[in-house]
Amino acid sequence: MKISEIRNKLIEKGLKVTPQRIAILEAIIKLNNHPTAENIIDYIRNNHPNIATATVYKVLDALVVNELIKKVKTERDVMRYDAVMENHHHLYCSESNRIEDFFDKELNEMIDKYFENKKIPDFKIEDVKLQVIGKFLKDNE
Amino acid sequence: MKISEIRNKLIEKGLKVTPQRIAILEAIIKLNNHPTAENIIDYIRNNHPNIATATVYKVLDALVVNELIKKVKTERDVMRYDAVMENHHHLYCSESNRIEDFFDKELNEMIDKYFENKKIPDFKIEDVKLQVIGKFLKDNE
DNA sequence: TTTCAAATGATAGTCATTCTCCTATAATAA
DNA sequence: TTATTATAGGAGAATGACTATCATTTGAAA
Repeated sequence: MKISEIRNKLIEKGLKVTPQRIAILEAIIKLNNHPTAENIIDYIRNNHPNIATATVYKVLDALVVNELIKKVKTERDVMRYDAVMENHHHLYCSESNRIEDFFDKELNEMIDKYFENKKIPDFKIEDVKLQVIGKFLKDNE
Repeated sequence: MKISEIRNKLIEKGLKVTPQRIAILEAIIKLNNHPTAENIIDYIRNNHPNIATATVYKVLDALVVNELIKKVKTERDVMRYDAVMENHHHLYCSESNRIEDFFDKELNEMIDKYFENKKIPDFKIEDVKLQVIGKFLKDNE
Protein backbone atom coordinates (compact mmCIF):
# COMPACT_ATOMS: atom_id res chain seq x y z
CA MET A 1 0.00 0.00 0.00
CA LYS A 2 1.31 3.39 -1.01
CA ILE A 3 1.63 6.27 1.40
CA SER A 4 -0.83 8.26 -0.68
CA GLU A 5 -3.43 5.56 -0.06
CA ILE A 6 -2.81 5.66 3.66
CA ARG A 7 -3.09 9.43 3.51
CA ASN A 8 -6.46 9.12 1.77
CA LYS A 9 -7.78 6.66 4.31
CA LEU A 10 -7.00 9.13 7.07
CA ILE A 11 -8.60 12.02 5.20
CA GLU A 12 -11.72 9.97 4.46
CA LYS A 13 -12.17 9.45 8.17
CA GLY A 14 -11.64 13.13 8.91
CA LEU A 15 -8.38 12.46 10.72
CA LYS A 16 -5.47 14.82 10.44
CA VAL A 17 -2.64 13.40 8.42
CA THR A 18 0.47 13.26 10.58
CA PRO A 19 3.80 11.53 10.05
CA GLN A 20 3.16 9.46 13.17
CA ARG A 21 -0.16 8.17 11.92
CA ILE A 22 1.28 7.34 8.52
CA ALA A 23 4.24 5.56 10.07
CA ILE A 24 2.07 3.52 12.40
CA LEU A 25 -0.48 2.49 9.78
CA GLU A 26 2.35 1.63 7.43
CA ALA A 27 4.00 -0.46 10.12
CA ILE A 28 0.86 -2.48 10.83
CA ILE A 29 0.40 -3.17 7.14
CA LYS A 30 4.05 -4.10 6.60
CA LEU A 31 4.39 -6.22 9.74
CA ASN A 32 1.14 -7.85 8.69
CA ASN A 33 1.01 -10.51 11.32
CA HIS A 34 -1.05 -8.97 14.05
CA PRO A 35 1.73 -7.00 15.69
CA THR A 36 1.60 -5.89 19.30
CA ALA A 37 2.05 -2.24 20.24
CA GLU A 38 5.61 -3.15 21.15
CA ASN A 39 6.27 -4.67 17.73
CA ILE A 40 4.98 -1.51 16.12
CA ILE A 41 7.09 0.72 18.34
CA ASP A 42 10.24 -1.26 17.57
CA TYR A 43 9.53 -1.08 13.87
CA ILE A 44 8.86 2.61 13.58
CA ARG A 45 11.66 3.67 15.91
CA ASN A 46 14.09 2.87 13.08
CA ASN A 47 12.79 5.73 11.00
CA HIS A 48 11.12 7.80 13.69
CA PRO A 49 13.33 7.61 16.77
CA ASN A 50 11.47 10.34 18.61
CA ILE A 51 8.01 8.90 18.60
CA ALA A 52 6.53 8.60 22.09
CA THR A 53 5.07 5.39 23.39
CA ALA A 54 1.90 7.17 24.47
CA THR A 55 1.53 8.52 20.96
CA VAL A 56 1.56 5.04 19.50
CA TYR A 57 -1.22 3.98 21.83
CA LYS A 58 -3.19 7.13 21.11
CA VAL A 59 -2.84 6.65 17.38
CA LEU A 60 -3.76 2.97 17.58
CA ASP A 61 -6.85 3.89 19.52
CA ALA A 62 -7.83 6.55 16.99
CA LEU A 63 -7.35 4.08 14.14
CA VAL A 64 -9.49 1.47 15.87
CA VAL A 65 -12.25 3.98 16.65
CA ASN A 66 -12.23 5.11 13.03
CA GLU A 67 -12.25 1.55 11.75
CA LEU A 68 -8.95 1.63 9.95
CA ILE A 69 -7.56 -1.25 12.00
CA LYS A 70 -8.98 -3.85 14.36
CA LYS A 71 -7.96 -5.16 17.73
CA VAL A 72 -7.30 -8.87 18.12
CA LYS A 73 -6.93 -10.58 21.46
CA THR A 74 -6.04 -14.08 22.48
CA GLU A 75 -6.37 -15.88 25.76
CA ARG A 76 -2.80 -15.44 26.75
CA ASP A 77 -1.25 -12.22 25.57
CA VAL A 78 -1.46 -8.52 25.04
CA MET A 79 -3.53 -6.60 22.55
CA ARG A 80 -2.60 -7.05 18.90
CA TYR A 81 -3.62 -5.11 15.81
CA ASP A 82 -4.78 -6.03 12.34
CA ALA A 83 -4.99 -3.81 9.27
CA VAL A 84 -7.18 -6.25 7.38
CA MET A 85 -10.68 -4.81 7.62
CA GLU A 86 -12.39 -7.23 5.27
CA ASN A 87 -14.54 -9.63 7.24
CA HIS A 88 -12.43 -12.58 8.27
CA HIS A 89 -11.74 -15.11 11.01
CA HIS A 90 -8.59 -16.09 12.83
CA LEU A 91 -6.51 -19.22 13.17
CA TYR A 92 -4.83 -19.42 16.57
CA CYS A 93 -1.91 -21.72 17.22
CA SER A 94 -2.51 -23.71 20.40
CA GLU A 95 1.21 -23.87 21.10
CA SER A 96 2.50 -20.42 20.21
CA ASN A 97 1.33 -16.86 19.77
CA ARG A 98 0.97 -17.21 16.04
CA ILE A 99 -2.28 -15.88 14.57
CA GLU A 100 -3.26 -16.00 10.91
CA ASP A 101 -6.17 -14.46 9.07
CA PHE A 102 -8.66 -16.88 7.62
CA PHE A 103 -11.00 -15.95 4.79
CA ASP A 104 -13.82 -18.20 3.70
CA LYS A 105 -16.75 -16.73 1.86
CA GLU A 106 -18.59 -20.03 1.62
CA LEU A 107 -18.34 -20.49 5.37
CA ASN A 108 -19.63 -16.98 6.00
CA GLU A 109 -22.59 -17.61 3.75
CA MET A 110 -23.37 -20.88 5.46
CA ILE A 111 -23.28 -19.27 8.89
CA ASP A 112 -25.36 -16.28 7.78
CA LYS A 113 -27.94 -18.60 6.31
CA TYR A 114 -27.98 -20.71 9.46
CA PHE A 115 -28.71 -17.75 11.71
CA GLU A 116 -31.31 -16.35 9.33
CA ASN A 117 -33.32 -19.52 9.80
CA LYS A 118 -32.56 -20.04 13.45
CA LYS A 119 -32.57 -16.79 15.36
CA ILE A 120 -31.01 -16.55 18.80
CA PRO A 121 -33.81 -15.55 21.21
CA ASP A 122 -33.62 -11.96 22.42
CA PHE A 123 -30.41 -11.26 20.57
CA LYS A 124 -29.78 -9.26 17.42
CA ILE A 125 -26.65 -10.54 15.68
CA GLU A 126 -24.31 -7.94 14.25
CA ASP A 127 -21.28 -10.06 13.50
CA VAL A 128 -20.03 -13.61 13.86
CA LYS A 129 -16.34 -14.38 14.20
CA LEU A 130 -14.69 -17.77 14.34
CA GLN A 131 -11.72 -18.51 16.51
CA VAL A 132 -10.19 -21.62 15.01
CA ILE A 133 -7.68 -23.14 17.40
CA GLY A 134 -5.22 -25.77 16.29
CA LYS A 135 -1.75 -26.48 14.99
CA PHE A 136 0.04 -25.08 11.98
CA LEU A 137 1.71 -27.84 9.98
CA LYS A 138 4.33 -25.57 8.46
CA ASP A 139 6.58 -23.16 10.30
CA ASN A 140 5.70 -20.07 8.35
CA GLU A 141 3.04 -19.07 5.95
CA MET B 1 -23.55 -27.28 42.73
CA LYS B 2 -22.81 -28.72 46.16
CA ILE B 3 -19.49 -28.28 47.88
CA SER B 4 -18.99 -32.03 47.84
CA GLU B 5 -19.15 -31.95 44.05
CA ILE B 6 -16.58 -29.19 43.91
CA ARG B 7 -14.43 -31.18 46.26
CA ASN B 8 -14.67 -34.21 43.99
CA LYS B 9 -13.73 -32.18 40.93
CA LEU B 10 -10.57 -31.05 42.65
CA ILE B 11 -9.70 -34.56 43.78
CA GLU B 12 -10.27 -35.97 40.29
CA LYS B 13 -7.69 -33.58 38.97
CA GLY B 14 -5.25 -34.45 41.70
CA LEU B 15 -5.48 -31.02 43.26
CA LYS B 16 -5.37 -30.57 46.99
CA VAL B 17 -8.70 -29.52 48.42
CA THR B 18 -8.30 -26.18 50.16
CA PRO B 19 -10.89 -23.76 51.49
CA GLN B 20 -9.57 -21.12 49.05
CA ARG B 21 -10.05 -23.34 46.02
CA ILE B 22 -13.52 -24.33 47.10
CA ALA B 23 -14.49 -20.71 47.74
CA ILE B 24 -13.17 -19.55 44.38
CA LEU B 25 -14.76 -22.31 42.35
CA GLU B 26 -18.00 -21.78 44.21
CA ALA B 27 -17.83 -18.05 43.49
CA ILE B 28 -17.34 -18.55 39.75
CA ILE B 29 -20.27 -20.93 39.62
CA LYS B 30 -22.52 -18.67 41.71
CA LEU B 31 -21.57 -15.43 39.96
CA ASN B 32 -22.12 -17.35 36.72
CA ASN B 33 -21.70 -14.49 34.35
CA HIS B 34 -18.05 -14.65 33.44
CA PRO B 35 -16.71 -12.79 36.45
CA THR B 36 -13.38 -11.01 36.47
CA ALA B 37 -10.73 -11.77 39.08
CA GLU B 38 -11.87 -8.62 40.86
CA ASN B 39 -15.51 -9.78 40.92
CA ILE B 40 -14.38 -13.06 42.42
CA ILE B 41 -12.22 -11.36 45.04
CA ASP B 42 -15.07 -9.08 46.08
CA TYR B 43 -17.42 -12.01 46.36
CA ILE B 44 -15.27 -14.30 48.43
CA ARG B 45 -13.97 -11.57 50.73
CA ASN B 46 -17.38 -11.62 52.43
CA ASN B 47 -16.81 -15.07 53.81
CA HIS B 48 -13.03 -15.29 53.54
CA PRO B 49 -11.65 -11.88 54.46
CA ASN B 50 -8.07 -13.07 54.67
CA ILE B 51 -7.65 -14.48 51.20
CA ALA B 52 -4.73 -12.93 49.35
CA THR B 53 -5.12 -11.42 45.90
CA ALA B 54 -2.17 -13.42 44.62
CA THR B 55 -3.80 -16.59 45.87
CA VAL B 56 -6.88 -15.89 43.80
CA TYR B 57 -4.78 -15.53 40.67
CA LYS B 58 -2.80 -18.65 41.51
CA VAL B 59 -5.94 -20.66 42.12
CA LEU B 60 -7.58 -19.38 38.93
CA ASP B 61 -4.51 -20.36 37.00
CA ALA B 62 -4.47 -23.83 38.55
CA LEU B 63 -8.16 -24.30 37.74
CA VAL B 64 -7.61 -23.25 34.13
CA VAL B 65 -4.59 -25.54 33.71
CA ASN B 66 -6.58 -28.42 35.13
CA GLU B 67 -9.56 -27.65 32.95
CA LEU B 68 -12.05 -26.92 35.68
CA ILE B 69 -12.71 -23.43 34.37
CA LYS B 70 -11.98 -21.51 31.17
CA LYS B 71 -10.65 -18.09 30.39
CA VAL B 72 -12.80 -15.77 28.32
CA LYS B 73 -11.47 -12.60 26.81
CA THR B 74 -13.07 -9.75 24.96
CA GLU B 75 -11.57 -6.98 22.93
CA ARG B 76 -11.89 -4.38 25.59
CA ASP B 77 -11.39 -5.68 29.07
CA VAL B 78 -9.54 -7.88 31.47
CA MET B 79 -9.56 -11.62 31.73
CA ARG B 80 -12.81 -13.25 32.75
CA TYR B 81 -13.61 -16.78 33.89
CA ASP B 82 -16.24 -19.36 33.06
CA ALA B 83 -17.10 -22.52 34.96
CA VAL B 84 -19.08 -23.99 32.07
CA MET B 85 -16.78 -26.57 30.51
CA GLU B 86 -19.23 -28.09 28.07
CA ASN B 87 -18.34 -26.94 24.55
CA HIS B 88 -20.09 -23.67 23.86
CA HIS B 89 -19.83 -20.29 22.20
CA HIS B 90 -20.29 -16.77 23.48
CA LEU B 91 -22.65 -13.90 22.80
CA TYR B 92 -20.93 -10.55 23.30
CA CYS B 93 -22.90 -7.34 23.73
CA SER B 94 -21.51 -4.67 21.42
CA GLU B 95 -22.51 -1.95 23.87
CA SER B 96 -21.62 -3.34 27.27
CA ASN B 97 -19.44 -5.95 28.89
CA ARG B 98 -22.19 -8.51 29.04
CA ILE B 99 -21.29 -11.99 27.86
CA GLU B 100 -23.62 -14.97 27.70
CA ASP B 101 -22.96 -18.59 26.97
CA PHE B 102 -24.47 -19.94 23.79
CA PHE B 103 -25.09 -23.63 23.20
CA ASP B 104 -26.12 -25.00 19.83
CA LYS B 105 -25.45 -28.63 19.04
CA GLU B 106 -26.86 -28.38 15.53
CA LEU B 107 -24.52 -25.48 14.78
CA ASN B 108 -21.53 -27.40 16.09
CA GLU B 109 -22.39 -30.37 13.93
CA MET B 110 -22.77 -28.19 10.86
CA ILE B 111 -19.40 -26.56 11.43
CA ASP B 112 -17.67 -29.86 12.14
CA LYS B 113 -19.09 -31.32 8.96
CA TYR B 114 -18.04 -28.26 6.99
CA PHE B 115 -14.43 -28.50 8.08
CA GLU B 116 -14.35 -32.26 7.55
CA ASN B 117 -15.09 -31.68 3.89
CA LYS B 118 -13.07 -28.54 3.47
CA LYS B 119 -9.79 -28.69 5.33
CA ILE B 120 -7.77 -25.58 6.02
CA PRO B 121 -4.40 -26.02 4.27
CA ASP B 122 -1.49 -26.72 6.61
CA PHE B 123 -3.63 -26.41 9.71
CA LYS B 124 -4.95 -29.09 12.03
CA ILE B 125 -8.13 -27.90 13.73
CA GLU B 126 -8.53 -28.69 17.41
CA ASP B 127 -11.45 -26.47 18.30
CA VAL B 128 -13.73 -23.87 16.76
CA LYS B 129 -15.34 -21.15 18.85
CA LEU B 130 -17.84 -18.56 17.71
CA GLN B 131 -17.85 -15.03 18.97
CA VAL B 132 -21.31 -13.74 18.22
CA ILE B 133 -21.41 -9.98 18.59
CA GLY B 134 -24.68 -8.07 18.78
CA LYS B 135 -27.31 -6.58 21.02
CA PHE B 136 -29.36 -8.21 23.75
CA LEU B 137 -33.03 -7.29 23.41
CA LYS B 138 -33.80 -7.81 27.09
CA ASP B 139 -31.93 -6.35 30.01
CA ASN B 140 -31.25 -9.56 31.82
CA GLU B 141 -31.47 -13.21 31.05
C1' DT C 1 1.21 -38.07 64.11
C1' DT C 2 4.65 -37.17 61.37
C1' DT C 3 6.38 -35.60 57.16
C1' DC C 4 6.80 -32.80 53.25
C1' DA C 5 5.37 -31.39 48.79
C1' DA C 6 2.21 -28.25 47.65
C1' DA C 7 -0.56 -24.20 48.76
C1' DT C 8 -1.21 -19.70 50.85
C1' DG C 9 -0.23 -14.90 52.51
C1' DA C 10 2.01 -10.58 52.32
C1' DT C 11 4.15 -7.58 49.70
C1' DA C 12 7.13 -5.97 46.24
C1' DG C 13 7.76 -5.96 41.37
C1' DT C 14 6.50 -5.90 36.41
C1' DC C 15 4.81 -4.16 32.40
C1' DA C 16 1.16 -2.91 29.12
C1' DT C 17 -1.54 0.83 28.87
C1' DT C 18 -3.35 5.45 30.22
C1' DC C 19 -3.14 10.12 32.14
C1' DT C 20 -1.58 14.78 32.52
C1' DC C 21 -0.13 18.68 30.82
C1' DC C 22 2.58 21.35 28.06
C1' DT C 23 4.27 22.11 23.27
C1' DA C 24 3.97 21.50 18.34
C1' DT C 25 1.66 21.19 14.11
C1' DA C 26 -2.02 20.26 10.45
C1' DA C 27 -5.78 22.32 8.31
C1' DT C 28 -8.51 26.20 7.43
C1' DA C 29 -9.31 30.95 6.53
C1' DA C 30 -7.82 35.67 5.86
C1' DT D 1 1.69 33.31 2.88
C1' DT D 2 0.65 33.98 7.33
C1' DA D 3 -2.45 33.75 11.28
C1' DT D 4 -5.51 31.06 13.95
C1' DT D 5 -7.05 27.23 16.45
C1' DA D 6 -8.44 22.74 17.26
C1' DT D 7 -6.20 18.66 17.24
C1' DA D 8 -2.17 15.81 17.85
C1' DG D 9 2.21 14.59 19.87
C1' DG D 10 6.01 14.31 23.54
C1' DA D 11 7.71 13.19 28.10
C1' DG D 12 7.30 11.09 32.02
C1' DA D 13 4.48 9.87 35.91
C1' DA D 14 0.63 7.06 37.24
C1' DT D 15 -2.43 3.11 37.03
C1' DG D 16 -3.81 -1.38 37.63
C1' DA D 17 -4.02 -6.18 36.32
C1' DC D 18 -1.22 -9.65 37.06
C1' DT D 19 3.23 -12.17 38.65
C1' DA D 20 7.27 -13.20 41.48
C1' DT D 21 9.34 -14.09 45.77
C1' DC D 22 9.80 -16.26 49.83
C1' DA D 23 8.61 -17.31 54.42
C1' DT D 24 4.83 -19.78 56.65
C1' DT D 25 1.09 -22.98 56.74
C1' DT D 26 -1.50 -27.02 55.65
C1' DG D 27 -3.59 -31.13 53.18
C1' DA D 28 -3.04 -35.75 52.80
C1' DA D 29 -0.08 -39.83 52.29
C1' DA D 30 2.57 -42.91 55.06
